[in-house]
Amino acid sequence: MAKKYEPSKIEAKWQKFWEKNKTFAASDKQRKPKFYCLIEFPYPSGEGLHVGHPRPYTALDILARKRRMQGYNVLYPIGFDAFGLPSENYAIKTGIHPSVITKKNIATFTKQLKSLGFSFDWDRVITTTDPAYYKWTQWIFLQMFKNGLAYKAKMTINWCPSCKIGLANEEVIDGKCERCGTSVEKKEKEQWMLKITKYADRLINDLADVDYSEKIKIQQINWIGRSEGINFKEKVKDLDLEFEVYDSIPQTFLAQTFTVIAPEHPLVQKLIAGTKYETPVKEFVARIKSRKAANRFVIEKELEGIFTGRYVANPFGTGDLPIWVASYVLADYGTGIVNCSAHDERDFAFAKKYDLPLKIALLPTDKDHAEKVKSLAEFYRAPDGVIQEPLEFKGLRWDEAREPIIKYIESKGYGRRAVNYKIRDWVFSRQRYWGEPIPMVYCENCKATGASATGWIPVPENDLPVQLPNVEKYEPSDSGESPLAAISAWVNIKCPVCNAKARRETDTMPNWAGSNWYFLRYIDPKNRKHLADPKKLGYWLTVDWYNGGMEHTTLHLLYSRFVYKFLYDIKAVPKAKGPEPYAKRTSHGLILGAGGEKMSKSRGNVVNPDEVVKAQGADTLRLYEMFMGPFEQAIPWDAQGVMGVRRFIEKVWNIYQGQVKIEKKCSEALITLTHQTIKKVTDDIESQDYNTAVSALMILTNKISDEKIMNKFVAVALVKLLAVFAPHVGEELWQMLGNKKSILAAAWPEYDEAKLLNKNTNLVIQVNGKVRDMILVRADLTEQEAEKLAKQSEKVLKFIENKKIVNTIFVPGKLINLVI
RNA sequence: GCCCAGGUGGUGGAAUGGUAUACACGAAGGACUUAAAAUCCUUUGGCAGUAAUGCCUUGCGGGUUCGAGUCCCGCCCUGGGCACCA
Repeated sequence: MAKKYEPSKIEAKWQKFWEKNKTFAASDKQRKPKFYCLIEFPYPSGEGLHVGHPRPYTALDILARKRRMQGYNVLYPIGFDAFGLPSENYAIKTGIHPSVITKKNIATFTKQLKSLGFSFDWDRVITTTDPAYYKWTQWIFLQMFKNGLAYKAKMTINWCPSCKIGLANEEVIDGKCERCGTSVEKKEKEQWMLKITKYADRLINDLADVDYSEKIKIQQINWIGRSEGINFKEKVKDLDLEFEVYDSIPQTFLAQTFTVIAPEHPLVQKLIAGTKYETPVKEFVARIKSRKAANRFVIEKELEGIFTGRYVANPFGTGDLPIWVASYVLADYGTGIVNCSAHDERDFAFAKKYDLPLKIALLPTDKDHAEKVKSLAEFYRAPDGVIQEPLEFKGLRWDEAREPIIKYIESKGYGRRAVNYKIRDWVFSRQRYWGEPIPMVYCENCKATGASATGWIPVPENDLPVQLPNVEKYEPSDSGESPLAAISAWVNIKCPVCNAKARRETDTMPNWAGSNWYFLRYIDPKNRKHLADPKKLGYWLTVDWYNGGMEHTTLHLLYSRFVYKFLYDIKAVPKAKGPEPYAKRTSHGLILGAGGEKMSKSRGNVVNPDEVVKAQGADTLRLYEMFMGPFEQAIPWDAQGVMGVRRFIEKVWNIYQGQVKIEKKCSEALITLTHQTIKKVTDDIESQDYNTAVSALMILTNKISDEKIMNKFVAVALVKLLAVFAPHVGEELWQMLGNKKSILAAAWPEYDEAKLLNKNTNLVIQVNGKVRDMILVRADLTEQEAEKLAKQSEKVLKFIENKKIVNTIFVPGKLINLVI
């Protein structure tokens, strides 16, 4: 009897079934091959799930379900990255403890995620704010400290005056706070730092061994910014001072005519001490610093400098170089001091502005152009320019001259090879309440006795976790101290080493801390002795497929690779698994509002997934999000498009309600199309072409519907293929076909290579590459037969009459082209 | 400025160098209905033509090829990332 398609009924039914039967539980003891697929766990915000969330979750859910049907033991876990500012800000407003809010939000998220039928293993849920979890986040920090990778340093940080929080470089977008959009200021603060720079080379080199999309690799490589060059040794004339200057393009070194130093550089004071330059230079430095602090500094417009009165003593036998303080020099890249030449655009402009000497060591081949460059009328640097000096290398191209000149510089003793990186050590302190406490204690006595050089003592591992105490007020202070600093009973403790009075670190960790390693905890979420059991790690690692947002490429993804490499080095994860956590990384595109703009509350264009589920069902939402467009691309939401997908599901549903008969025999064309569809869907899921996979299912469905008769093979194949995209309706139809177990226990459909081709095909007849006719022929037609048929076509005849055929191109089963 | 994607109907988009516009949305017409919704059928890149049919069409300009949305060269535009890194 024909039943109506009622998504709310069947979806509730199957969600209950899966929960009761633990259909998605991953087993740690299995002979099956394992497959670990991972999505970025959500931050449980008060707004609840957004339609953007299900896009990647559905994509990997499809993969997870397919792998189960292919016989894998699949781990597809979910958790919550629950530390973070929104909960804390809400607490400030309402006085409700962040843990209370977090609990409530997680309940909402859980309900919503379950309503979408994702095949997550709900027995392995983790939450980063759980002390049993952050115990291990703190443990990792302690290991970093013990291995010299965590250190406290006073440094200029990016300070958001609104959030009252220090930000990592990665969290500053266009000089503004990533979260609230307030202009970021510079502030001097003592901060815990992690030495990610020590891993810079490995983070680049090991990319060769992982399957990440090229754009992710390139973005990480550019972010790390490895640069090779020369450190030149320099002496200051008339002063007992030496320093080095870094140059990544040393082949024009003989064009260097002056030296610039960053205003913040400590050496500046020594250069000017006691000279008539002291006062004006100090004033200059103060001015530039204050403008930089306010973040009102536009480099192109403000090339400013002042002479220090000092010179570099004749570095290359061609004379002394005046030393200037210049606004455009970075203090924290290279050595903070740079030799300048006419072949750097900024140096050129700076020299013009202050009338400094310039010299040419590279010329273009074009004569007129060369004259222009010689006369210093124009800046010049190009790989095909010709070296003029040193004379030994005159005539070499600029790019070819690099290595020989570097060797020359080394042999002369002017300098030595050096490497620099754009990436900086990672600022790991936040002056906030709702984060993992940094498990460190400061002890004056230990510093005085020399028991600790810095006075910083790690909390003993047995005392972990250092739990967040309850607070009355969550507001951070303007002084930049965390709200924790106000709780003296928590702050003031006895030193774990000497028992003297000591105080706890009151900074907390950034919200990246908990997400660095969460994928390890899923493997063994309740372990109390280790961050995860080594045997289980050995079974489940490496993560086979990790999908996430492009916006995390230089944040979470890079951080977690770094942390994993560290854990690998200290043998906290199995050596046999290698130094990379994720074998494959892909990324999804954003879902935009209907107009193509970002979805946001203020624009009022946010689509609530609950409403879509209520009106059309979870299967429709899932299928629509896969069908809407290429997975990696940002796509606007289209409510009409959702309806189209719903119509498709109903069409399939009706087919199985007796609208199409299942008989022993059906048309050969339908069998062929079914094989083609199995192949297409099988392949497209692997290449993440979900939109074309869905369209292939629609084509097959349309065909079945037209034919009115299908056989068991076709009926089973369509349900199985559909079931990974739309699991509820998939299970329901599977049951209607007489099956008792979940469709995930059934095998993924196989196609027969021999049955992919149609017996008959449309042969395209071209004349000079233009389509003139099309005839239905046997697919195995020979060239001779095809040519004969082509020449008989009336439509073709018109074009070849009285012409000589000089060539024939034949593509079997597809096309014949007559060239006249 | 540098690096990475991309530019195809009214819209989202599809196309191993081989029928451009699959699939879906929207629109128009029709059937059913007292009516509407839902559903079903037909049409739907442009121009000319009653039609058969012909010509044109994948941002622009060249090139390679029997044949180019696809490959090469030079531009233009859009999106994303980086940006005082010497």
